[in-house]
Amino acid sequence: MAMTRLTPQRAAILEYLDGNTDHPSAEDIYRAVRRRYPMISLATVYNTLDALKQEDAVMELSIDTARKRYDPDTRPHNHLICTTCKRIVDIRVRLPLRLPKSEQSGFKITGKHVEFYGLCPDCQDAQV
Amino acid sequence: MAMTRLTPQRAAILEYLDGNTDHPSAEDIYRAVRRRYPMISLATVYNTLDALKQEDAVMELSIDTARKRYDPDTRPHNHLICTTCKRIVDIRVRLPLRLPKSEQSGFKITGKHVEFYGLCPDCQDAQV
DNA sequence: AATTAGCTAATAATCACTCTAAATTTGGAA
DNA sequence: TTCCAAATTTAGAGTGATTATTAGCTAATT
Repeated sequence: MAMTRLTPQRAAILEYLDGNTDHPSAEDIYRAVRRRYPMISLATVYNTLDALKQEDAVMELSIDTARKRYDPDTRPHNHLICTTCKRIVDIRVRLPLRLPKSEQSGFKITGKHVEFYGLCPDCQDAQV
Repeated sequence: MAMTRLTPQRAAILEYLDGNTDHPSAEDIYRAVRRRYPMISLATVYNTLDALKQEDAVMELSIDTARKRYDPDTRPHNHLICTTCKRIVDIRVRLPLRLPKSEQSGFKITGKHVEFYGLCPDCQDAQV
């Protein structure tokens, strides 16, 4: 499904995603967009996310096993994840990394992603 | 649930996992173990995986958005993933990597994981 | 105006995973 | 040994995220 029409629903979703660094789930997006556009359906959120994925305007993250998370920043970058609250934070520095040919198992490499795990400041405090 | 008893079901699951580098899903494990132990239930597979996770005898991977994958090798190591067939291969070399303090966003870092994406040999062939 | 293709909304369906409760098995105490 | 309580297994119900379906709507096209 190519994104041939920019409907008001899609515009609302795009506006919410633009510059968003929260890595929201589909449900998060649905709840946020519904505030401005109360009649929108969750199915439309999923449809729009599919369309955006196809044109590489959004990236699906497999970080959180409970639900997919979405990132409007599709440039290669890495993430820092709180193992308690599942907050995802962007890492802005480049992490130079090469996989030696001998370790590529015959794969044609197309990308990479580094995940750092830890406790975010809020969850460190709550831990006391 | 600590793994206090080694039941035949658990022994069969452990035997299947031992040395396994396929990164199977719960369903994969269920199907495999059922061949030798036909009356086993899928719930037992999930229960056993929980117990094994607790004692760090197995690691849950969030690589595949469709289903959790399990790795009996709990030593820190990284993975190579086929974006087509979702095959997961171990990377055996160390990839030295440090996140500068300035990029840690106040997190207390506890771990990291590198994922390389690509096309496995089979899927490269199939692509023609 | 009629046609058609794309889109939305509601809702049903699916699928992985978790929970529940009854039955069974186990290991240790008597 | 026999008995008991705790651990475990099982089947099946339940849950929650995601996908599929379908009728109706909208906008551009003929």
